[in-house]
Amino acid sequence: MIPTSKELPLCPVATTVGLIGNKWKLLILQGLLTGVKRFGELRKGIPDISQKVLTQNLRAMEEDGIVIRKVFAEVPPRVEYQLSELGDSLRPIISVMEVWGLNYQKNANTLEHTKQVTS
Amino acid sequence: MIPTSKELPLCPVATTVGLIGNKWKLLILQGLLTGVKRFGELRKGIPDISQKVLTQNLRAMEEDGIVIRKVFAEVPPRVEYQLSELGDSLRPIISVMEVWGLNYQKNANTLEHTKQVTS
DNA sequence: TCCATTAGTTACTTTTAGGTTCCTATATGA
DNA sequence: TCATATAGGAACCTAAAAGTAACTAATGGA
Repeated sequence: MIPTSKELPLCPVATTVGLIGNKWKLLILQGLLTGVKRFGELRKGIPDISQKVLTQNLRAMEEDGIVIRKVFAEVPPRVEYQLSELGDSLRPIISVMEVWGLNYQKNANTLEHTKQVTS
Repeated sequence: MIPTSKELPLCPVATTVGLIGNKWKLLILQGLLTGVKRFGELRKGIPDISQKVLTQNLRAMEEDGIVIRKVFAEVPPRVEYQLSELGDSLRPIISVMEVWGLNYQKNANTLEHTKQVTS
């Protein structure tokens, strides 16, 4: 789901999901919550994301007005990404996901259907 | 992303995203927040979801301990779905998405890159 | 007798997402 | 002189997700 949403579903949850209801976008969003990041920094912070997928999703998020892209006329190239005001307004979503995830991890040992992994 | 997560990433957000960072799961979760639902009801409540995809995601969520599935030995078949305690603990996530979505919709007319749609 | 009903399953096809490799520009430092 | 660094783009291919159609079981009602 890379789609830059062009239509708004009636349901508010579906609207939100349409914009960021996708693994990579949520992780990119998280990466940008701490402030301006260069492309490479962002990439390093998101395990296993390929350059192509990162670029694609960043472009879609830019189109959706969530992310601001700044290109500097330097060599080697320098491109900085940051959240727009709209993007930053998504912070509570990541925040609540983080809280939930922490709690889940804490109890995960009592759940038989998961296993801890150290990567 | 149907995968029933078998491993826990170190990052709490990634953990959460791994479980429900997917369009359909988020919408199914929303559908179940109001209580027990039969398969058909759930299907009706989620526009454009196909039977197959609904089944697949419900099964994955069941495996992840988010959803409880109850089969009644009746004809025609009757199957009820409900959130487990774990599933219900995800409520704040949908809740915050709903709030965000409502606000986004309210301001959407001032955003040039979206358009309202009535389906 | 035959149709409708429900919650699927299966097989098959199409669509979408993602992976991989190769290519580029040019200032800097070795 | 030559490798390095950065942020991609293009082409190609595979994998995963989703769509579609057909089929099922057993009962109740027309």
